[in-house]
Amino acid sequence: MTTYYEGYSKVLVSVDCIIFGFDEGELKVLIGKRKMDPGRDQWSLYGGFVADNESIDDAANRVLYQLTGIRNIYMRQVGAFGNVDRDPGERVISIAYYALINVNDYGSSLQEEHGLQWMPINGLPQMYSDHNTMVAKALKKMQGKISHEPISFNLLPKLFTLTQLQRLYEAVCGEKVDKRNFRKRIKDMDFIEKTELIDKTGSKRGASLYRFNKKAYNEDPNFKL
Amino acid sequence: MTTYYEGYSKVLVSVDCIIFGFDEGELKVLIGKRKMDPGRDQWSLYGGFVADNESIDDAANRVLYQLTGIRNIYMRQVGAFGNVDRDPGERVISIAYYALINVNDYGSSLQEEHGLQWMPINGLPQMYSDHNTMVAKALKKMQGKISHEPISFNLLPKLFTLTQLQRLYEAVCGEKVDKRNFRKRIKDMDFIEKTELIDKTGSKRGASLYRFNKKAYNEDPNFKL
DNA sequence: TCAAAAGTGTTAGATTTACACCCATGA
DNA sequence: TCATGGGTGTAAATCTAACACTTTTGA
Repeated sequence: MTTYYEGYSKVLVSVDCIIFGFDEGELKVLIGKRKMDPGRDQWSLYGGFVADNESIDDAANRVLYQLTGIRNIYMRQVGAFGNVDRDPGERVISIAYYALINVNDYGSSLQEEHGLQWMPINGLPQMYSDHNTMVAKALKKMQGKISHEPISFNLLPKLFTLTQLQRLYEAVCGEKVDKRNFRKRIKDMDFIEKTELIDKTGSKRGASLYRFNKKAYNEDPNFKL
Repeated sequence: MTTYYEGYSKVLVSVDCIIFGFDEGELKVLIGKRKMDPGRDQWSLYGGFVADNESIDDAANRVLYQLTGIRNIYMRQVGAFGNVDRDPGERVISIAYYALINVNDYGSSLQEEHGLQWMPINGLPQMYSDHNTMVAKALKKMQGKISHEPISFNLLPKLFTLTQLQRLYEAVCGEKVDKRNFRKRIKDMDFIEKTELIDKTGSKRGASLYRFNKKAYNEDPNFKL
């Protein structure tokens, strides 16, 4: 095997995952205390090094699977972070990904096994390295997307009420929206289907449960990319 | 010196620059024929490996300076590209950046020295590795930005006519816009200042030259980030 | 004198925002 | 019976989009 790029130095590359969840009306991030030196016991995102035989997307998916036991998680790249001294141990260039999961899909056993906690995005502790910056950028990216693409559904159960959907939207964007206007907008989206089912847990009267129809979305001419 | 992360493999990291210019009413990209193996003589973006002592942003700036002789170029990260086999030589993870320059600021001597050419974005040849994908993503990012932030000015001379500005906007977004509506929008932006100067090169009658006032922009409450 | 680009307002339609009350139910 | 969240419509304001003619001047 020929070596083409001799003389150039190689560097450790990692992925760090910002895992968003929606719980108790708040947008939360899954973080834990770092279990290795340097920075042991500091709050940190969950991450891992990119192996020889995997793409960076694969690495992010692997890390997410290790952590959650879930495959096919909605996941997008945030960007690369490459300051020379960003990691106090050794030089590491890290590529951040954000992922959206439904907190109910995520077993507490895995959570405990990894010593992870859901922390409200407003009220994150100071974290290891540049992880706070990563979260901030991830949130911005996600905010930019949520109004254009139906990604909310990844954070909710398959069936959800309009109030839940609204609370989620408010939590992500950080601002209240008008109930009637919000529901009007949703009604125009044919891929959000009302079911016959009623959720009685959130109110005495009960609220209709809705569902996201992916097929209808993909066929909706108003929402082609 | 302690080594913290033993056992993890390191990888070559490069930056690749998508250099946008606006010329003859078209959005163009600066590309050249690759001068090393593998892929010698294939069309390619200009790039370079990230050195030990420089951040990835520094690396991108260095590459841009080598190439153009210009410092403080407007530059934004596009993202990391990390498929295992993306580079036929060896594994290389690459971070793409796009940059906006005014073609007149860019001396033809440097262009010739590096054997580079401005190529219209519609009509790029097949390029080395995943460089076409990089360009496509860069364009998308830039399109998303141009309506929200005044980045056009980086592609134009200090003084420009409204027609030039409109042509640029059209070239970036890939669609025609109405002249009167466009000028109305511009008039509402107080940081785009009309000067007393007239450009006579573009028309017999002459067109007023405008200028971007960065200070006014930063102080404009409607455009604070 | 004419070709070529500069410059300029109005109107209809669409979209967005603001806003308040009745309903159904379990406790 | 009352407290709680679910559900609904309208009108004003704003924004967007469509549209055509006059001006200036160098060739």
